[in-house]
Amino acid sequence: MTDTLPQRRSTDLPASWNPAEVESGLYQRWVDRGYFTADAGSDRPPFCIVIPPPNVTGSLHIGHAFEHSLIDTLVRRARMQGHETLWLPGMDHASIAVHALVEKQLAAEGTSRRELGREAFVDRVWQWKAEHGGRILAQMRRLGDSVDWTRERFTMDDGLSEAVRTMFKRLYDEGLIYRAERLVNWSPVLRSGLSDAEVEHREVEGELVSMRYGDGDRSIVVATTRVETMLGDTAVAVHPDDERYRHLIGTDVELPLTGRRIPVIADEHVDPEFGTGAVKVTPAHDPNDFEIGQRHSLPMPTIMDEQGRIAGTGTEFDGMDRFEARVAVREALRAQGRIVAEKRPYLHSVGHSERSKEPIEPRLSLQWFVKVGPLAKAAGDAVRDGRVSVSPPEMAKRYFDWVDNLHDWCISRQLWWGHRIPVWYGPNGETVCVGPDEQPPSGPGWRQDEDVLDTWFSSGLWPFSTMGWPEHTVDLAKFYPTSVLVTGYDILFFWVVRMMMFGLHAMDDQPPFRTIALHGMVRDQFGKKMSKTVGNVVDPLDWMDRYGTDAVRFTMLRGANPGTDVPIGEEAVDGSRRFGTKLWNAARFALSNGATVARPVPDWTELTDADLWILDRVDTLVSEVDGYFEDYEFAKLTEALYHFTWDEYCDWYLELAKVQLAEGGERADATRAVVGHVLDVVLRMLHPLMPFITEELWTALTGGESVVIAPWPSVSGRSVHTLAAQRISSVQKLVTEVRRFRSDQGLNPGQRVAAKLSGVEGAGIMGQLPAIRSLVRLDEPGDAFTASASLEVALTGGVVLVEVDTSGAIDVAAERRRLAKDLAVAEKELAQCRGKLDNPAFLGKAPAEVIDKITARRDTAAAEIARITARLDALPG
RNA sequence: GGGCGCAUAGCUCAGUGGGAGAGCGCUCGCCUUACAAGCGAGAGGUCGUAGGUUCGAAACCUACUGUGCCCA
Repeated sequence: MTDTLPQRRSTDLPASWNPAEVESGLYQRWVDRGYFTADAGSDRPPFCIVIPPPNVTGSLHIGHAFEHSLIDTLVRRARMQGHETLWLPGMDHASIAVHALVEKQLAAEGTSRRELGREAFVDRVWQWKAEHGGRILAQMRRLGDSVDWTRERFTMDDGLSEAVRTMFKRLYDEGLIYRAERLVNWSPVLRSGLSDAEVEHREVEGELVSMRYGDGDRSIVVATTRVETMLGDTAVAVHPDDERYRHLIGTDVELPLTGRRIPVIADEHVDPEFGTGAVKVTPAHDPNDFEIGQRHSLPMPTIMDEQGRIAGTGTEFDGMDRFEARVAVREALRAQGRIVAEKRPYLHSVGHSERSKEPIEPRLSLQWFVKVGPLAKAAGDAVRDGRVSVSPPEMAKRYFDWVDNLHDWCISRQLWWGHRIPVWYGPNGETVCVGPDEQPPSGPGWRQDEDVLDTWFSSGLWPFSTMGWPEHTVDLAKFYPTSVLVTGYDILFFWVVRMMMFGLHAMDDQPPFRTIALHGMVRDQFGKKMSKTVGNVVDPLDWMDRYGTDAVRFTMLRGANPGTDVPIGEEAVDGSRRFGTKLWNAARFALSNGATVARPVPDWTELTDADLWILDRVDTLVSEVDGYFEDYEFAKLTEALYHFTWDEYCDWYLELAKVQLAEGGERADATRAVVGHVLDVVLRMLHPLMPFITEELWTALTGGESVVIAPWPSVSGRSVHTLAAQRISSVQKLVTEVRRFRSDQGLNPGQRVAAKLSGVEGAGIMGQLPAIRSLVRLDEPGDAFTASASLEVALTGGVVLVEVDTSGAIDVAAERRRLAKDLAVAEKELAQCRGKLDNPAFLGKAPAEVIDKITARRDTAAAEIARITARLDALPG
């Protein structure tokens, strides 16, 4: 254990907070002291979050900064609450992304993965990872993530790979993994199948071409957006009840360009209202057509190769790219006079590969699938029966919509980087699935399946594979199920559902987490989606350099309403930095005035109204913040801390405390204890949000080892001192009114003015008179005092009259304006209250306490009107 | 095409039956002994439109308009 940084003492607290100078040192100290390392053998109650594993190719973007700010805040608070806390870090291997990256490098070197061969390619990837992978891990340190680095995991590590093979074998043996020839989403760029989740639908401007098959009265018109697929047509389908085509059903028509004849068939699923009511059927290249083909046992010729080029049709189009062929086929048909209509542009939705962006080409191919039925049912039920809760609760609907309509999951990818499918094929057609402890069959003719598994397969095991599953480890016993999963709603389908299915299945029906807390996406300051093309993407590291990590984290949290998107702009980060500065200065003030936690807060009887008030407010704050934490209301808890610190502690309590400190003696000592206590609580509560500045200030204030391991504040249990609160409220009103008056009269804030105050005793705030005089710079009246102006302030206990000697003329017009404005407000209030109280229906039906409240408001308003009117009448001129 | 949201101050958003709020921006005045990265005082809103429920609607219901997202 090495401490490179000396503990700061209050005397050498710098005049301003310079995040860059201290952040990395503080972080390293935390790591070195083992604060983030979880002990599975401890008796403390567990709290565990597994990181949504960032992609090994990735670096920290604003979305990570956001998500990690939320998670780290939860984790740090749990640690302070005394939980045995584990935030488990790691990365996934991102099969497709890595392929794209490394293959691009290879292309630049004039080679390719196929030229290199499988083994050399995989070696090359590991080499790339060693040199460039995982940049994000260092960036997470800068963000202050309190992850347990001793437990860092990677989905391609041995342990996690064993978990993958174990799960595969288990599902295979149970019949929940199968191999079949199906129409899958095919990416011609990646030359691989994809799952439904990796396809995004986009509106594109294409063309709708109608063409005539057959001739004369035995012809039929069909329409398509993909003309080239006609080369693979094996039927034309019409609705069985469609009178227009009844005579053609059972006959066949000539398929142009191919010399083939194809049948006209009847199928219930054809919509007679759409287009001509007749559809071409290309079973090997369209999902709907595939189903028709299955129902009618149609041939399913594949007419494209894996790169999307026409192949095997025996026509002149073989070898053409699908888009090239689309034009060529259309023109060939036109030359034959078969084009009867064209709509261009024709707006329609086309599936695109989410990763490589090109249009998906549905392709018939032999793939591995997970049969999701029973798994998805269990995943849905775990939420339905409340074993897993969703935050915000409205999002559960989205979860059900997806999980209850899940199709079988295509898990094989025609790629090399990833977990290779543990299935061997024998020379005589044998298929053997090999478990992690078994020897694969050897001998001539045996070969392993070429494909790797979808990255999400291994990510689906993440909450338990990272803890050593399939072994029965102490980590699993202690930390599974994990406490909460914090992730974006956009990843609900990809990842969350998969973890739920696998977790329940592998872990004896124990879900992988108790709560799913979903957050939104970070947007720019105008609420627009960040995108490279728009150019509104921001780099969180840049902001961290310029404003400090705490400011970035605080900004993220401040915007984080559950499940909703978060607009973030630079002004907001600057605002957070200013909050940090405010906190810093408040602490400097406190420390330079001897604030301390060494001395306990004195008994009630020795405290002032101001002390009692702020202590009550702290209690309220603690319970509010705790409540917000329970509901993942980060924005609300952040806002509560911000307002307490700035508007109550700094603006009011510290100003009142100045007078108490000036008094000296016991009063000053008691004040030092209260100032110190409140600051201590605030720093501890802010620590999960702003770990660095709070560490610096808290250690200076308390001399303690680290706020990281300080206890989370709890409510005092004292009963609320309502009288003190009411009196401080009166003080605030009086001070504010005098300030208004001074501002109206053009008196500078610093200018001291002699004043005589009457009625203070009646208002019950005699004890705060010195503070009041200090806050509004009112001196005691001297011998030569002559009141040149006065104002009245109506408080709970009575009206206070403030007479001031401005040693000159007063601005009567300004005074009149102010009174007129106050009068208007009171009159409006009176009218509103009377309107209700004059309504018999209101009196008859509204609850008594509401009626009482309105009545009191009416009386107050009426009294104010009388008072203000009298003052206006008394004004000169 | 199906589903789910959202519409409140100039901007970005809280508020979900009983006195319209915050941050930033804006105006005025201040280097007032922690803080000008600050302090004090202000201006600014028929709460998208139209109906309905209710003693009472920014909030609940219906329709419409605009807008965003998810799914096909």
